[in-house]
Amino acid sequence: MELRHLRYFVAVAETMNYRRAAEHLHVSQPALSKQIKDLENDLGAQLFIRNTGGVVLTPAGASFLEDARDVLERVEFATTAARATEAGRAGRLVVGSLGGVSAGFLAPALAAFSAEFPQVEVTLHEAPVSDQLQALRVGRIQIALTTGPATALPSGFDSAEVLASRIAVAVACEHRLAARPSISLMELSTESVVGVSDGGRAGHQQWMEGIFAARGIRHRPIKAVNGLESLMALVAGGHGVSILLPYMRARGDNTIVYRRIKESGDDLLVHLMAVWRKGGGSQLARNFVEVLSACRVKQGRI
Amino acid sequence: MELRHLRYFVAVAETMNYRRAAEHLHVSQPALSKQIKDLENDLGAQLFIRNTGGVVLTPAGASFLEDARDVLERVEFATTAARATEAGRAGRLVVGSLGGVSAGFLAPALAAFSAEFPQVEVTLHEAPVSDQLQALRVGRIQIALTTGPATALPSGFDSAEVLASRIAVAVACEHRLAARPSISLMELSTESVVGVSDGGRAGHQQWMEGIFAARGIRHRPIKAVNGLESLMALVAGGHGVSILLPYMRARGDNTIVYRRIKESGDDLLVHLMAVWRKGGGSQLARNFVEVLSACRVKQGRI
DNA sequence: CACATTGATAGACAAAGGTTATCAACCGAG
DNA sequence: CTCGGTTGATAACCTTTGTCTATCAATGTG
Repeated sequence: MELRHLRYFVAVAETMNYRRAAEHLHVSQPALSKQIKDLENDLGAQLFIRNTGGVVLTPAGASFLEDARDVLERVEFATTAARATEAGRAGRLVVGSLGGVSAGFLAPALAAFSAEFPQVEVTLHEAPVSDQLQALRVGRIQIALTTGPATALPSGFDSAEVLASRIAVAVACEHRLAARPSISLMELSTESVVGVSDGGRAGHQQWMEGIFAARGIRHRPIKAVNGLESLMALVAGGHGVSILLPYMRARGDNTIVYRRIKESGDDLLVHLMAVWRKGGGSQLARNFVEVLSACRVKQGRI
Repeated sequence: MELRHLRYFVAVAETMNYRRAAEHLHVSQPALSKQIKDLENDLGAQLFIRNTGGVVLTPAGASFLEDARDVLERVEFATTAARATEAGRAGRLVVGSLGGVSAGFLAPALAAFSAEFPQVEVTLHEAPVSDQLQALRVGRIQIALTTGPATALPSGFDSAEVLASRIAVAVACEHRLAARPSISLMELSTESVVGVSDGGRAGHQQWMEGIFAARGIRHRPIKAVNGLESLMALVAGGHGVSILLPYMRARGDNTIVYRRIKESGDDLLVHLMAVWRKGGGSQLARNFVEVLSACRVKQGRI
């Protein structure tokens, strides 16, 4: 049995007339006759009772008609679903991300992506860079978001820069420093500085320490909080300042402003890279990177 | 796209290897290659990523695999369903019956039929004989159960005798007449006789009147009740006797016994006929008549 | 490096679907 | 009742296409 048999059968059942059905199908009536007969032989059941003046369905034919319609409909559905998946408009995408760094930028980007591709189910998987590359290799994630220059990537991966941004000083809008267009890192030596730490050695807190250390700036001990949310709350309340990508927003928004850092240096420029397995990029993954790059433009810069 | 493409695709997806899949399908590997390629072209989506050492599914392929399996399963299901319907093991059967006459006999017969053909949905449609024949003609019912000799049927119908039984006198088991092996109709002239009447002119009550009248027997007025249930209750309670097919049982059972009628005559012999449209007999209908006939034997006679 | 394995390709062949021409059966109008 | 006009079935021919064998390039393995 082939789908052709089902298509022909449904056409005959719909017109109750071989000749008209053959016309609709753009085949000759004998061809149709033969196919229906073959179908009946294959099933071992008569589907139509032939009278001059047309045909009527047997009970077996009526039963088979329902199912045949259903099958054809499902084939149609399967086709469009496969095409949608091919085009990256449907499917599942697991994105590995670095918790703190990407969070502020990713939230609106994900929203934009979901709006454009509602049939895609995106899952976020936060993990350190090394774990992400391993996850990429075995196919547990399709896209990894990491920081740092592309040159540092092992071979076998392709990448695209999703975001390149100078980091900035985050202060409450009522803060004394908020009145200044730009701020020197030196000036933070007397400020209360807050950083995120998960207890590890490579978190936000440690990264800020490194920035100060590279310039020989002595500073007050950096207060550590356990999450970005807490940090934003502290900064928004004027209880401290921090150094962040200027995309991070507090919940209530508008209470935090970013100010340019007067110093320069590669370590003040953050590259957010989308990474995927070389040659293993699905259209879905490409669409995702596309949307991320578009968001970079829309969100603007400091 | 044909079912062949789906079958081949599923086979490849299951083995992840063209050669082994081709083996399972009993076709050559190039034939399989071509069909898969045709499928991919038809879908406009790549289904496999070919590596030496085997193939892996693309996301589109994974999506399509689920649906393809589903489609093939449904085709399988549709086939068995059509075959079951053809064989009369599944489907819908509407049986027209004469309320009073067939009720007692039909209940156990229906139970037997449902037990043997659980996938068949039987509907009972009670109506007078003339309505039943009309319903048969237009296909509203597939089988009609009527009384009387087959000769009285209009042409265009076939029939089979499902039951031929002498009617009998129904009395309560404690009734004086219950002690007798057979009873003359004459003896009922002094009894309280009960009959079913729906107000029409062709009911059970009128039929009994006719039996008495044909033999010139004067009798006390026949008490009319509006249903078989009521009649059985009255008889079981010893408040009267009646003339019935000896298949009728009261709810509680055992309290009513049937006694042979001493007189003879064609009007004491009831024929229950199954009637169907000539040539329009489905296997389902034949099975139904078959079961009914078998029940006749099992239920025995007076 | 030789060898075995993978899937893809080319050409030949046969099965099978499609076409045209024609048939018997039936219905309805004249 | 006969005569078109309809129904679906059949036969013979043609064309498409699914399949086969033989072979290839690419890749992994001893």
